[in-house]
Amino acid sequence: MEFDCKNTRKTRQRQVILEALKKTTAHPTADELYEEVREKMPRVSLGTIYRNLEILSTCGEIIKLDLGEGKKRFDARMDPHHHFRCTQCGRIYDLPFIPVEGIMQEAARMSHFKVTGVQIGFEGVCDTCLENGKNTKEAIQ
Amino acid sequence: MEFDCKNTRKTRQRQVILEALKKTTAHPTADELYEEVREKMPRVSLGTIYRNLEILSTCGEIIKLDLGEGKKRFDARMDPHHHFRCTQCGRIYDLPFIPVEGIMQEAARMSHFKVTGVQIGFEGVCDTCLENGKNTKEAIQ
DNA sequence: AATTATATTAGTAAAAATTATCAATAAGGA
DNA sequence: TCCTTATTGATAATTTTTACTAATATAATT
Repeated sequence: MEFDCKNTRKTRQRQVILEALKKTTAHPTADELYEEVREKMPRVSLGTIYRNLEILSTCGEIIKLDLGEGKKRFDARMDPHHHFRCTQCGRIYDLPFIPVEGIMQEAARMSHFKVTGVQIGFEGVCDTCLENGKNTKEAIQ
Repeated sequence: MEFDCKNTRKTRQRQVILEALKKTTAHPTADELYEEVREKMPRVSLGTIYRNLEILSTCGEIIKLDLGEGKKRFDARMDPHHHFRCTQCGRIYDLPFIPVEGIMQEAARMSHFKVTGVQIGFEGVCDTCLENGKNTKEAIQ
């Protein structure tokens, strides 16, 4: 039984969640979105956030990110682009798209597997932290 | 206070865990390694597995992988290479190294960030699943 | 070999992230 | 308005990982 995106309903909760995600470039976690959405809908449930994020990503309206932090992040920006995580402050930045067909073809050629996708996550130190010096460790959540 | 790899002790548990990981190419999770190690050391604790995997990866003896499954995997193969996850059977395969300096430099040039690393994870369908046809869904754990 | 310092362990509890359950509600078509 | 059922809020359960602690084992020193 596959999930059918055509039978989904346009609930107020789902709209508010999607709006909140479209309004930010911070790549929030489910919990961060929960706090954001609660300001408009104080009685919303955390389960509703998780359920809708799952539905929205399954139906191709948002992207579920895993940058190796042990939790998922979400992004409503749908044009091809990459992500950069600053190891100093933890912020996630968008990076312009770099063509990756080359390495996908190379991987397919070497493995004889059918390569359908590649996840690329950059990490390093962002310009803000570079300016502030090495000892900067802002608590971003 | 940084963790000091020079002050670590060569415990039997750590040796058995490292040996077990070196013996496989299956990229096991902490829990899978726990089951494996328990056959030699029935009284070993799951916490000991996690603690040692953390120490070993911090000290550069193994690699901690996050392929977006919601849990970490571990790899004792230390030469540069990539990973491929089959969306059909869930197995993780090693792929030969593909040079990534190019895209790292490109990312740095576009962002003006200091790019120190890039995580690349391929996904698709492995040769075994391609042969067995689309409906194959082996339960690998 | 005995002594000492402390890194490490087993066992357990706790934390964090996510998923499941279910009666009540609400979306959307008839 | 009625009806079907997707969805919700509330809560419990699950999964993965980390923290705590007294007891133990490692490795250096005497």
